[in-house]
Amino acid sequence: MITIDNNCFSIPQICESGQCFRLDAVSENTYELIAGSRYLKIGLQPGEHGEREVAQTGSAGAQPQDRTILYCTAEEYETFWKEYFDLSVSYSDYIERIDSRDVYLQSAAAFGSGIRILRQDTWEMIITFILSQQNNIPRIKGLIRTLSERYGKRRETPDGKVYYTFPGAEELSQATEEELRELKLGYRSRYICQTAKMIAGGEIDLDALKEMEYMEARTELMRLSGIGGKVADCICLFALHQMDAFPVDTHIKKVLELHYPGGFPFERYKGCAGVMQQYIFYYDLRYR
DNA sequence: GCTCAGGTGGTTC
DNA sequence: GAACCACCTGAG
Repeated sequence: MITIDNNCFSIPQICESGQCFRLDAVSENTYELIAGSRYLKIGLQPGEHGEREVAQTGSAGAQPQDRTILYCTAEEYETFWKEYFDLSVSYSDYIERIDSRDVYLQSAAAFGSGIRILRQDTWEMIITFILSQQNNIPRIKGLIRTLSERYGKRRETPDGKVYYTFPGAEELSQATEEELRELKLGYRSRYICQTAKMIAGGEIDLDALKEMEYMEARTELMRLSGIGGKVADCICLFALHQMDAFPVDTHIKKVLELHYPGGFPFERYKGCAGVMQQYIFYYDLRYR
């Protein structure tokens, strides 16, 4: 069991930020996360002065006094979860880089200060974000659950909880387009089929992607079926941890037109534009 | 019935 | 290279 006392770490905010679709609340202060074939139970310990903080800052989710409990061994934490949650990086340093005259971004960052850019599995993000197109978050979650139950492996946690691992490229490449359509993936079925075959066949090397520069990885990802610029950026940010990736979807597009008619200052936020994108996305989704 | 939800790919000019 | 448009599905 690991207790984390961190100002910029909020599981509820990460859950709602739309970068991870296998993180779910199971009760008010308990969450479950499946990453690849791993399972993690997470507990929240609300801070004593939480209420007052809400009133002062107007921000949602985590408060500075909140504690997060990860139900794993110290070894699992050190070798996997610490990096997964990007916990060795100070996000308050990112927030401090925000232009003090940029009231909108300041507010967005204050509102979503507990968000982190997770380091998720590349293959899992490829399939997840192909499914995300023209789709809403609850439905994306449902489709991933269905896919995992159908093609993943059944596992049990030490306390008897059953879950299913995310199916690998080999396993998914065996699925036919018709089978996937039966699971209600719609026109994305063809994309998943073709992409799974390309990756299982070695046409695209996922390990090589990790070594590439941002734009090179982005271009390489766009060779896959069903992956355009937006989805490639999501994979670059949420799997490859390319912090300059800045996925522009319909929400972000609207915000940029409204608050940054002269263009978003990407130069200023070199190395953390993706974090800013997440603050803006979450703020727009939850607050507006 | 119609529109929309975190887009992509193909066609057309 | 920008501007259409089809594409599965389910909820409001």
